[in-house]
Amino acid sequence: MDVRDHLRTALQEALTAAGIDPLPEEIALERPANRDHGDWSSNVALATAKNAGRNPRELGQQLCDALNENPPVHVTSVEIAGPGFVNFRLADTWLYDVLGDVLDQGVDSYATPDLGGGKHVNVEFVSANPNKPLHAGHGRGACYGDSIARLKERCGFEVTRETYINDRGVQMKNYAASLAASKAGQPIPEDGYQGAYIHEWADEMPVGADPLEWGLERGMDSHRATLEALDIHHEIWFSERSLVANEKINAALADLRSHGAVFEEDGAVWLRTTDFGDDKDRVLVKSDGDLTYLTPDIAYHREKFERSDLLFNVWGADHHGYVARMKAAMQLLGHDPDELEIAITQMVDFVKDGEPMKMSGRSGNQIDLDDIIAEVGPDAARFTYLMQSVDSRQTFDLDEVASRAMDNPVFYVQMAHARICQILVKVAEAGIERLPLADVDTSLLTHERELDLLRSLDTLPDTVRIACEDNGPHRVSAWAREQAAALHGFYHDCYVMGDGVSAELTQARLALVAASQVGLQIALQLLGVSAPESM
RNA sequence: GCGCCCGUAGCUCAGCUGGAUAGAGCAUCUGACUACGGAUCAGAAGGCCGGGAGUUCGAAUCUCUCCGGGCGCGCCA
Repeated sequence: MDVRDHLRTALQEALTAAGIDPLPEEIALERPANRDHGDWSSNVALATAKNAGRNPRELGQQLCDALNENPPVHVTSVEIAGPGFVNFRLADTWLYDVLGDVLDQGVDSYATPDLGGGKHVNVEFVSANPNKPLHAGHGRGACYGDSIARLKERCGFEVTRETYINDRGVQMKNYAASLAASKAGQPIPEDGYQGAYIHEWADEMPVGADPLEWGLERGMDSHRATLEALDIHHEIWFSERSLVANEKINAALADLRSHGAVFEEDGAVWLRTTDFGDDKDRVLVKSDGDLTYLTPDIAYHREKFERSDLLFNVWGADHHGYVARMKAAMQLLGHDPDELEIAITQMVDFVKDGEPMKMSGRSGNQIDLDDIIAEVGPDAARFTYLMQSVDSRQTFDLDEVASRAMDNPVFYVQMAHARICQILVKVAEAGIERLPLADVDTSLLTHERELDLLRSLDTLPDTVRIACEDNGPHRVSAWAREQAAALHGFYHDCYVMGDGVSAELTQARLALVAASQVGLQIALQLLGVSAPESM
């Protein structure tokens, strides 16, 4: 049982004894930033005093007295502090419980808060045009979307990873015409695509192939290979054309009409998205009879809802203006707005040799994601993309990220894992076998380095929960860095075996190291970064 | 003009539902190696949290306003 449950129960009893009624719905407990304030702290006296017409400091004192009278398990003392905080000091035994939890539950079960309850969520990300290679900015959305999917899987959701292919419309025609022109040795059309890749791909194209069909496959293959390098796999590559072929667009239009959300004006067909907060209504069918981009996309989202409880989209910053209309469209179809979540990833600036990176020659006007991966490697690329919140613009410095030194966070974290593996190897070579935890005297773990590792491990379940609720995988990378720092410190000061280390202490430290390995593996798995055994 | 995101240490960034003396990494300076990989560890220094006002016992966090930056604002995709 989580130590917090014990503390909460005890606080509830103390509140009741102090005459507080009704009891607060939630009793907040936190680990104070300042260790002088104890191991755990609650602001419950501050939060309830006002409604109860009490002085917070007095109420807090009353709670402390009651709790000291009959202290919860692990608790050595309870103190009132500041304006009315109730601070708990705990014996280190509470951390030994954490060690037991980590090792009992292991990589598959530790830090798996059930937030999804088995609900099915469709995570759509990347969704790039297949007419050119993925660019470096796509990398952020790709790594972010995949990590969101991993977080949701860990937190009890059924997840489908999906990407949408814009395989119809003007851009595809221009792309096909560009391939055909290059193949024929003619200049690329004015509104065609200029990058070197067009010529490379045209060279590969068999004579007589349909440039549109062949080019579509070629573009998708390119995307697939790039994503594969990052260990990202979409279960579904959804074709926009298939919506037309399967009458899905007409069905969506009919559905919208039946909800009274469609009207005609100036020869065009409009959707009344202003009913749900959009700043203007949107055209579905242009006066020339063509569909806008929005219409198949609505049909697509409607289709996704037929096979999912929840939708999660990852879009680039340049599409944020599109959010309101899509959410409005889904509400016009009768969906709850919370069922469609749209995350916007801000832009990334790439720096190399201290200079803003130039557009690559290969694709003309973009930096290719392939080049970034080739430059820094997939692990460093993923970790870096996920190191900060997608809400703010990112500066991706290739020199820092490519460095194989400890000033590079990804190597710092991976090195921590590799060190653990090396310790386990050395210990095994020495003929020492790790005993079951029941046979280990965990109370030998008293060094601050050891306790820090356990304190950090204790925060992993909350970190995973918050990362999932908040759609912030960067919280996991921050945790991984913290755990790695604790591990390196431990490694420096605490030897698992050798002179002056008793057999019993070796066993206790082995358990600790194994638990740390579990934590790091969980974090790295969520980030999609490998956990190497050596470096 | 309107909308979304951002503004925190020299640099890159954290900071869950408002909590106590605002954190980390890099860079800088100073220390620590006869043992599991020193590819490490420890210490120092570095801040009107963009400005102002408000709400609150308490604001980096919430509200308003101003300033600065990015991205959008089409019967393009």
